[in-house]
Amino acid sequence: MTSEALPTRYNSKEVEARRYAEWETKGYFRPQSDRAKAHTAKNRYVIVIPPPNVTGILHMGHALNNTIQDILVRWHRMKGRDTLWVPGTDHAGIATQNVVEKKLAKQKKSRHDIGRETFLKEVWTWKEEHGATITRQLRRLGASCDWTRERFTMDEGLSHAVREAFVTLYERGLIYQGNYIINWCPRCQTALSDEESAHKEIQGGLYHIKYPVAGKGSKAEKVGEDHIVIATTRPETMLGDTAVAVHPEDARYKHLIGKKLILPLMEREIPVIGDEFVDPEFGTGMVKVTPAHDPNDFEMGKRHKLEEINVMHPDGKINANGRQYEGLDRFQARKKIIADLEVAGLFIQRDSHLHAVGHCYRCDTMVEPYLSKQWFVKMKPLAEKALKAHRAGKTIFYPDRWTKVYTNWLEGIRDWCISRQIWWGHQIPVWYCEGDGECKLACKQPTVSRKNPDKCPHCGSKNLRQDPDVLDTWFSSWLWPFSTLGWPDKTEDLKRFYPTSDLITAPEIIFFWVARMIMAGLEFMGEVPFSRIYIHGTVRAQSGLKMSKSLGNAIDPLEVIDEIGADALRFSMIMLSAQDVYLSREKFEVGRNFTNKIWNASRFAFLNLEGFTEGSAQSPSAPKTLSLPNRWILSRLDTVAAEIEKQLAGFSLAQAATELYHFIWSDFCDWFIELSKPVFLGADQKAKTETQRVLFFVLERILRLLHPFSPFISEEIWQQLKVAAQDKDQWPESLSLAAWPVEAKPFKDAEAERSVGLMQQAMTGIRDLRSRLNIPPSQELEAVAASKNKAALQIFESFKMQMLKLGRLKALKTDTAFIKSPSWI
RNA sequence: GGGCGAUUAGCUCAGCUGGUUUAGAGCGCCUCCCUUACAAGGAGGAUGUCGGAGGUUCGAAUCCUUCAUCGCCCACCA
Repeated sequence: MTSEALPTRYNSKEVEARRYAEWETKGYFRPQSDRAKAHTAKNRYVIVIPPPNVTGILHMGHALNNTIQDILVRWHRMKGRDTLWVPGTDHAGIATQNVVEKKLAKQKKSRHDIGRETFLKEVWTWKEEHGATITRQLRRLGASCDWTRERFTMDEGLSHAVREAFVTLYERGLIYQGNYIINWCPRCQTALSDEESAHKEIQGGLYHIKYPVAGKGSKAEKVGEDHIVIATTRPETMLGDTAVAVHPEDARYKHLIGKKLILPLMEREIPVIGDEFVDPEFGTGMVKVTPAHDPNDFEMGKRHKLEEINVMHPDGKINANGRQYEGLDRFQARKKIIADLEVAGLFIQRDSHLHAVGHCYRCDTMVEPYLSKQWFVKMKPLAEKALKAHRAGKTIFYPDRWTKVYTNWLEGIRDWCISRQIWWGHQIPVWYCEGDGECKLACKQPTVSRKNPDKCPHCGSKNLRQDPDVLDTWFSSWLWPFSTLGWPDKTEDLKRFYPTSDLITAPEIIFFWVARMIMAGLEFMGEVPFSRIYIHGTVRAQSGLKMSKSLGNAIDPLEVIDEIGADALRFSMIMLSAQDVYLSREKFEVGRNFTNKIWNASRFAFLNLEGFTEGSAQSPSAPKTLSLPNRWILSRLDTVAAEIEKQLAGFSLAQAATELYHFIWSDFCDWFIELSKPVFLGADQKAKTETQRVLFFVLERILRLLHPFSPFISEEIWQQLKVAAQDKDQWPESLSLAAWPVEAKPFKDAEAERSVGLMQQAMTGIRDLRSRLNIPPSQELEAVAASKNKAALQIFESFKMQMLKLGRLKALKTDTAFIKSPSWI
């Protein structure tokens, strides 16, 4: 082999595209049991990818998440396990619909202009054209997914699974429809689950408003009250007030219970009610009750049988129930109402008030609590199974502190609103009979079916209307660990790969996704979908804010890959990933420099391996007979390999990467390669051959250890090394298929480690003195010896004595050049 | 209002279940160096009462208590 072919800088671009295509086309990422049918692997390792949105483009969060998964997957694959990483994408209901709607808006069209069917066609077209962006980018990262098993949450099989899940839950009495207050996004015009409504602290106002007391001769009047005062943060909802509540024990107000008030502006009579919910300490101790626009008021309304008056259109504008305010946007209405109250002398004051208000997690619009008919999943029974599984030790979080976050949520779980008033998604498999045959009563019961019914099962009418709503996106992703494997069909894959092994994800989707997957797994498969959940850090910009395109603080991983390569990006990320990752461009220098270091260490190896034909992936026989540096590096290699193995097993990837980094940079490059130079320059052919053999072997092992972290460069160098191997016939086709190098009996050479440690100390001491005495390095040892510097000589003498003790120095020499010569080695 | 995390060199961070760490790395800084790989490199150096205060222990950056500052998550007090 020759070194001339290798430039001094690693060209990631050229290497990466070529290597990935080869891995994929040769099927290395398919499970071992697929590649060699006869061979049934005993152990499995299965991960399902957290499916990125089809609309997504790779961001640093993806880069971190998928690098971690890829490291684990590649590591287990090298360990010989039947390894599968299932990739795919999520149809991302609202997000995708928004993208296509925006596109339509450019043509001055809305989805309503073109109708549901045409709109859906548009979305599918968009998906065909752009949906592969993110998966292409995952390939550039090096993600070793089995692309032959790629799934999409709207593809046929998964739609089948969604139907099955919905109908099964319905049959089990766990799905119901009802009129409830839900989180409504007036911009997206759809219901949102509690998790999709993100609370934000808002500096709002607390408005104090007088409500006149009705009727003459009332008790209230006798004590001199002609009005009461309520406090509210949302005055516009007063249009729908149907009561005012006080605490039943509140001495100030309890005499008012049962009296009537006049709702200002609307001029309606409303009662004063007593309800324990009211906190006498807050505001004035009197609360306006608006059952149609506040979840608490809704509950109170139920308790007191109050009327529910909806005063808003779905877009947040006041409807006819708001009479003179009809047509005004909710915030305009607020202003107008306050102004009108002021004129009427009923407005007292506005206090500044900090409170948390829900915002749509897609478009950040302020969420409106809104009364509407929606579908829900009863979560308590599902959560109980998950909690039971947790108590049985079946779900383990890494790091452990997430366990409590998870169980707390399960313990306080609320029903899940699963219907969405959008078009893109799984349409709810419920049909209503619109026939007017003889079974009108029975037909009120909707038909819930796995297959599209062609007629009403009760009256036979063909006039059926499917529920127009679609399901929450997460209703398909919570089935992901088994729907991707073929469920509800009893497929071979499902049998082979469920339950999966680990789940790797970010903290922000523990509720959205992780908890729900566990519940679904238990409910539909009777088994947790994975046993270990690794929650990694969040990627943030240097400022501490979340990295996002809209904030303009995002670093595009693709740009980084173009510049320095996927390996460098991956390695940098992983080294930083011990906790939340705060990124800036400079942080990628570690990986870039490291990649280049490996490249050049290999150049050195190839240069000195020229003409050497005895290279082998087999460890040298009788290692104890080798020279000290050779013994030392072999010993270090096994120690480090075992350490990395241990760290990977416990998800300490940053630790593992750091370990490897230091082994390669300090031990291998700074010391081993440096110590080998005098050997290669010397005349001792035997010593030269021995060191060549060790250099070859150690480099080969390093590449294997490196492969999960930096797959491209390791494969590239390894393939070149393979050409020179005497036993190349026994080498696998690709490093992807090579065995993970942890020896059953690690080579541990305490003597070599000790003496090289001493030598390192001594040399460092000598160099330090040389530096202080301003002696040129070419004469450092001679000069130190000649300088008669007491300290220098002391270090030097102690080093020689140690060497003598170890029997490694043949004789004491008066000159100091021996360190540079191979004689001591 | 609850919960969690962070606080270590000028900057960004490691330091996993208390003792080979006399506290480490990368970047930055200073000195010297193109030596059979690598200047995106090598050799050496300076800089830290490990947020404050208590406590447990033979021994604490590491465990406990408390305070301070920052950050995150959860939460229907209008």
